[in-house]
Amino acid sequence: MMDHRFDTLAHEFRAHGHKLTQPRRAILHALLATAKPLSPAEIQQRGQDFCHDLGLVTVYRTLELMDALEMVRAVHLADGCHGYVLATPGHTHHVVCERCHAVIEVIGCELGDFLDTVATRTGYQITGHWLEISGVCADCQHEPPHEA
Amino acid sequence: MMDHRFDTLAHEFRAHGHKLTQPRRAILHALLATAKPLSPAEIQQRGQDFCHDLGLVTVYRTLELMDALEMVRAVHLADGCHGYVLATPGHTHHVVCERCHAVIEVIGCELGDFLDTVATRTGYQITGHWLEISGVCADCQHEPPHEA
DNA sequence: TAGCTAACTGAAAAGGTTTTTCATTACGAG
DNA sequence: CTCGTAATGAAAAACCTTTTCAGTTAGCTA
Ligand SMILES: [Mn+2]
Ligand SMILES: [Mn+2]
Ligand SMILES: [Zn+2]
Ligand SMILES: [Zn+2]
Repeated sequence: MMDHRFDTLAHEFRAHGHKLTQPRRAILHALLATAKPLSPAEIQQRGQDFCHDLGLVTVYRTLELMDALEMVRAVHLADGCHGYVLATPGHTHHVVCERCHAVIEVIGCELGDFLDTVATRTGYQITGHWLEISGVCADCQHEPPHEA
Repeated sequence: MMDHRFDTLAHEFRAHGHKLTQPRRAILHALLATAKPLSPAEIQQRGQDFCHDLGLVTVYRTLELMDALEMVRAVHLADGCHGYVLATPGHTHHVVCERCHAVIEVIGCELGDFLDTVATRTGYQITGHWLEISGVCADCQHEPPHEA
């Protein structure tokens, strides 16, 4: 299976002087196989299909590293905020489906004018922001209402 | 001390059929005395100045109630996301100072156009968003760099 | 004001999650 | 292939949050 996205991400580890281990491959596979935020525990469970004895501690350590390398981004969820989705390096946002949790990354960010207003009104020098958007994905819009 | 903001908030409990207890008063005092997000543990500590044996469990329960009454809002912080600030009912955002954590609530929200763009690009029907802004407050802008 | 009762409380325990420690393993340079 | 180091899993510790339960308190009624 020569998955191009997998290879690209896998190389990020090496490119920054880190080892490309089986547990790390398993975590990549788990993250690539889904389009919704996964908790560390979920990543461990799914990752064990690829690395039988993948440990939860390793998942935490790998996510911390991937976060530093901007391969992954923490997503704040309504309950707790400790899900993770794959991310493009740099400033992006995510839209999460409130029914099935499917997530899509949004690359542009036109908040400039609004943030200028905020700066003027508050006297704060704005240095960053965290925006998460919730909605209903195309699939779920065509589903009958609340199932399960 | 007839603090008007305190009285207004205190009445919210009664207005919704809840009791106005000493622990709840203490939590209000703690939240009113500061302008930065406080964790449940911090609220307990500060609240104990007003109610000596304020329990942490009560803080959790009261925050849950206040959140339902829109008296308070959970703020997602870079590390963990379980601080709380007082909030105006309805849709608002907060700007948090990255140095001293001072927070100001921002009432307007001009994300409409951007969210329309997102809807078009993703096919999602947008139902809500969570925006947190970080910056440097006016006071900290006049401070010499990293102290502490 | 005194009495009553449901709402509320704190302590303890249970349940989760995240971090630390440490002996062992495996990546990958040489 | 060999070796040194980064990385790993298990166990334990440290935290954080929720549940349970017996006792207390707020606020209504008389
Ligand atoms: Mn943005
Ligand atoms: Mn969060
Ligand atoms: Zn969906
Ligand atoms: Zn500040």
